[in-house]
Order: sequence, then structure tokens, then C-alpha cells
Amino acid sequence: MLPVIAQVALDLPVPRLFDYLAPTLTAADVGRRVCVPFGRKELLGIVLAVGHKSDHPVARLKPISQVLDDAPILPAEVLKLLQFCSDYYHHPLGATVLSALPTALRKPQPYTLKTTSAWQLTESGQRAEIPARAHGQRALFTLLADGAVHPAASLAAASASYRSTLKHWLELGWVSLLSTIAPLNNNAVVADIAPVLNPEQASAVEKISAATGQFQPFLLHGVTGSGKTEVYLHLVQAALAQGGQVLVLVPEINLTPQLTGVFRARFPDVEIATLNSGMNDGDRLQHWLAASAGRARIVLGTRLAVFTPLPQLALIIIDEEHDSSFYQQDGLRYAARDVAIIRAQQRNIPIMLGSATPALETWHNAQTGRYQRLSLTQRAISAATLPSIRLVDLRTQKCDAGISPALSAAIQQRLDLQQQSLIFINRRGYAPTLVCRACGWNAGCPRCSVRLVVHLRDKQLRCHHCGYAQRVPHACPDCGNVDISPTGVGTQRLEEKLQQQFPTARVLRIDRDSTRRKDSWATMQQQIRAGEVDILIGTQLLAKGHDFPNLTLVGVIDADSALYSPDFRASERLFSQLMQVSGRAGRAQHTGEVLIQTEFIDHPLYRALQKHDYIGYAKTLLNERRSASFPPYIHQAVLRAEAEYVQDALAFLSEAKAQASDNEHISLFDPTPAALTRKANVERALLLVQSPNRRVLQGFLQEWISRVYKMKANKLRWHLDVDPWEI
DNA sequence: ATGCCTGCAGCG
DNA sequence: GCTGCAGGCATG
Repeated sequence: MLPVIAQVALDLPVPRLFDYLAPTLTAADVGRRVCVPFGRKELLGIVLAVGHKSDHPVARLKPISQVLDDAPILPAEVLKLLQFCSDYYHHPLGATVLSALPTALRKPQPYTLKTTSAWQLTESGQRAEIPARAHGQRALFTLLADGAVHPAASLAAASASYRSTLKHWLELGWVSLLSTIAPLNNNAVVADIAPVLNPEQASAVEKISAATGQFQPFLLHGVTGSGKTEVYLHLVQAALAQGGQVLVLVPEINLTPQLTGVFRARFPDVEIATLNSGMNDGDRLQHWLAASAGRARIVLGTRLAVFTPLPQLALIIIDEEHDSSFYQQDGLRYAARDVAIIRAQQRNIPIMLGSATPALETWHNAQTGRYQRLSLTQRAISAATLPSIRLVDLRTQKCDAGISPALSAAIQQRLDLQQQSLIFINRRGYAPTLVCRACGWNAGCPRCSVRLVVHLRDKQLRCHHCGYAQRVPHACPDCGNVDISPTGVGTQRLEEKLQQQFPTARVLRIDRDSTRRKDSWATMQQQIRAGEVDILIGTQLLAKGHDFPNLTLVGVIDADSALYSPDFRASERLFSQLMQVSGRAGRAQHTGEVLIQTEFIDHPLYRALQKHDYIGYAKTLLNERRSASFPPYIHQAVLRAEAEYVQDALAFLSEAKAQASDNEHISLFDPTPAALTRKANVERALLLVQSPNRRVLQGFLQEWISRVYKMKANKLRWHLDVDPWEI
């Protein structure tokens, strides 16, 4: 009789599986959680195959120590997707598989679910006699006397010591305890009625619905306010009507109670699972299991939700598909949008990507016909028109603390009209730093190769990359000169300036500092909506998704820095960001105005922006990308190395480069220090590989990386980044 | 990743 | 010769 051997995935940084004796398992146990002995401890593993062969001496195999749960936790379909990710992103299969599980399922033990308990009087309990003086107990008994099932929460009011009383009664056999798994959505909502779609929206819904049951990616290209969400809701409705589950992926910042509320209100009778990294382990598990059991029919989640088992999955929707938060930047480095496409392909279902400013890769796919493009050109609220965009020439306007007279006048005008203004700062490459006018010294992070940012409020210099902080010095540490002052415009300095200029205006600054407290951002949103704020100052956070009806002016302080960026995606991102922030102006009854301060008023980016012309600018950028051989006309991968000294990282990469086999269709560049060389006391370098052919690149990487794994890398960490978002 | 084994510097 | 830490290596 041949021994039964299971191949088990373990969360280890080695690209292979481990075999164990598993006499009780069969092929039906693939995807199951098991505990296995590994070295001197127990690890959690997932069974990936059950057979009779092993590449390891069978006599030295250890048996699985425990088979967990009553059924496999990952279905074959998800395992296949994970296998693809492991191959494509060249990440160890075990680590890839385990990363798809919520943390609560990664522990080598059975899981426990949160339950709500309810109590009921038993037959003998009905006849119980409670001492007359035990008031608390009598009150509790009175509540239970009707013989019905009472949730623990409703009994709490009867007696302060209800818990111990019930426990005692349970021992006496007077009451019985019923535990039920808590439902996901227990808050009542007011149902919302679906509005009538405009012809463009209706046609989009119709086309996507027609693709039910077949793989077809769609790009829903629609300006802010054109009603993409309504299209999503109608598609969800249609998919649910046919008994399907829908996966809706949204950027990190968009997964708010507000969005969840929209879905709950439209589908009040449907269980909705939400999945994002901010949830606690217990809730995550609860929602994940509800989705995986097919009970939760709608799954609203961030990138990590792309791997959730969904037995009835019928449609995938990705909102704001160009958003950078769909890229996982550590561990398994994947692009959730691309993984979702593969998932839709494997499952043969339609997938819809929605955006006002699609990623150029996506746009290119729509141009070549791989994706079907659907456009929404009208703003759904017919009275609202697109904001007018005005460029302020910084070469002719003299600025005070970054604010031009033109912008200043525009703000005053809004104040007079009792409307709101938003001053937007493009934080990338724009923050106040400390400079000595005498010797040129500037405050740098001792651990990273970046300048420290001045935070006047708490008199600190802070590193925005590693979090280092120190007090602002009174004099230059190099030459002793006391004339050291912040340069550039930060949100705090801007806030002070605006407050000086408009003393009666109510100014609110919104950035990571001011929204750090858990619910302060929600509170601020309410304040803004209630009209308790006149001028808003903000960064990225404000650009996204929120609709403030009384906001009619958006001022962009300095956008130009992205135009000098060495990153070839910087202008794509700037355009998309400015389009988004422009969408903040005038969404309700008032027409909005956007003022952009720039030194390059003729730059094609700003010209296109003025015309709200994504299509034209995408064409320009794609032409540039084609002639410069950048993505999407080339496929890239980056080997990154981190060490104490950049030389060691560079040496490792040089050795790796030497290991590569020659291939005429592959370009291997020279190792180079990363743009931000030093970060949190590690120095980083990278090696870029590219090829016009994705398959060729994949074939090359597979062979190359297997050799890199064999290289000795002491005190050095390395990883491969396929289709990097940033180099 | 983590823990164990081996090898050589430092000590007496 | 013994202890201690670094680097190499196996973990099934």
C-alpha cells in the first residue's frame, strides 16, 4: 500500500512546497488548512496536492499533525489564480497562497467566529423560584418569563450582574444559551430607489449585461459626476437577480462607510461583505467567510479582496482603476487590477474598469480592442457643467507665500458669495524644508536621503519617509547663523498665510497630521458639508471622491514639480490628479472654477486639462511612450536589493546581472542606486530589465530568478517587482 | 523565516 | 582548549 503524500504550501521565502505523510487525506482535501511540524515548531499550511510521490526520501517524511476545519478553505479556482500570481510575479508559491488568507486563518489552530449569544428559559427554568429580595434576578427572570429567545444585549438592562446570574442559571439548567454567528449588516437602512439612467448609462449597462457568462473587459470612461456609481449599482442589481456574487474593488481611500451606505441603501436585503486592511482580524474573518460561503452576495473591498473565494462570482467591478492603491508594494507585489482581469478570464465573466482618467496601460488596451470602451460624457446632474480651468502665469504674477494675486482675488470673491474654496497642494516634491541662507546647509534625514519637512505647529522637522522627527534648530548647525527659515509652501504655512490674508474666513487644513485621529476626517467632512468652513487646504486626500456642493473654487498652488520628475509616469499622475481635484469644483447647482498656478502655461498637460481633454492628452502621452519605448510599449521588471551600504546592494545586482543568460529581446540595464537611496537606514539599488514581449520577459525572468535564489545574499534583502508602478 | 551547525577570533 | 558570534544551510 503506497503512502499518501500531501504537498503543502507554507509561508516561507523559499520557492518550493513541502511534503508530508497524510494517510487520511484525498484529492478532495486540496485547499485544506493543516498543521505541520516544521523544524522545531508547528506551522499552518495549505494542502496543494495529494498523491503518492515525493522528491524527498519518503522514509524521512513527517506526518501532518492536524487537519483543520471541516472542508477546504481555498477552492481550486482561487488556488489556480494564486499559482498564476506566484509564476507571474515570481514570488514563492507558499508565501503567495498564505498571503491570500485573512490573518485569523494563518494561525495553526482552528478559528473561532464572533457570535452573539441569546438566552431562553428552559422547562425547569419556568418553574424556578427566585428569592423575593434578589431584585436584579427577579427583573431578569421577568424578562425571560415569556419563554422567548432573548439576545444578551436586551437582558443587560435588567440587572448589572446579568452575566453571572445567567451563568449560574445555566449551571442549574434553568436557561439555555444559543449562539449564532453575527450577521454582517445589522444596522437598519432606509432603502433607496434606483433612479432612471440617462441613455449613455443605460447603454453601458446593457452592453455589459449582454456579456454575462463570458470573459470581456470593459472600460467605463466617464468624467467625475457622470454617474459611474449608478452604472455599477445597476450592474450589481442585474448580477444579483441572476443569483451571482459581485466583487467591487475600490481604492483604499474610497472604501468609506459612506460608499458602503450607498450599497446598503440600494440593496437593503443583501448581505454585503467589506474587506480592507483597516479592519480587525475578527471582522475580516467574518466577512471573508461570509463571502466565501456565498452568503454575502456583494463584496466591497480594497486590493486584497481580489483573492477572496466567491463561489457564485459573476461580475467584477474596479472603481478608479488607475489608482495607485491597487498596487501592493511589499510581499507579493501585484497589481490588483491585473489580477482581477486574470480572475475574470479564468472564470469567464465580464469585468468593468471605471475611471475618468484611465491608466495609460488600460487606455491602450481599450484602443487596441482588448477592452471594450464605454463612455459617459454627460454629467448626471444636468445643471452642473464642467468647471472652467484658468492658468495663472507665475512668471508675471508675484506670489506671497505661494498665493498669486489672481488666486487671492478669486478666494475673496467666493468669500463674498459665501461659497467654499479648496487650495490644493501637490505634496510630491513640494514641502517646506529648512535652509541656511548663509552656508547653504539644509536639514536632511539622518536615515534617508531626503530633506526633512518643517512642521511649524509642533516646531518639528520630520521625515515623511521613515517618520524620523527632531526639533527645529534655532541656528544653523554648520555655521551658527540664526537666519534659517523654511522655504517652499507647506499646508501649515499656507494656513497661517491665508488666515492672515482673510482674517474672518474659517480655514480648515486637511492632511495626514490633522486627520490622524480616527474619526476626525469624518467630522471634518460634516463640518464642510454644513458650511462651517470657508477655505480648505489639502493634499491628495481631498482630491478623491468627496462631493462638497458649496465648493466652487479650486486653487492649485504648484503643480509644476511633477513636470521635472525623472519618473516617466509623473505627468500621467499629475494630469489624473488635477482632473480629479477639478472635479471637486461645482458639482451641484454652482459652476466651478479651477485656478492653476504654473510657470509653463503652454505645456500640453495644462492645455489638455483646460479642455478637459483626457483623450487628447492620453494620445500625446502614448505617442511619447511609444517613441521612448516606455510601457505599455515595453514590459518591465525591476530587481531591487536593500543592504546597509548601497555598494553592497549594487555589487549584488552586478553579480545577478552577470548570472543572466544572453537574450537579444531582453534589455538588462546597469544596477543603479534607487531615487531615494537611503530609507529608514537601508540603502537601496535596482536593476531594470525590459522586453517588448511579455512572454519573452517572463521566460527570461523564470530562469534568471531561479539563479538569483541560489546566490548568497548575506545581510541583504532582494525582491523582484514585475510591471513596477514606480521605478 | 528561523534555528542549528560549523568555523575561526579572542581569551588565558 | 573553551566561548562567542557570523555566515551557510536545511527545514519535508
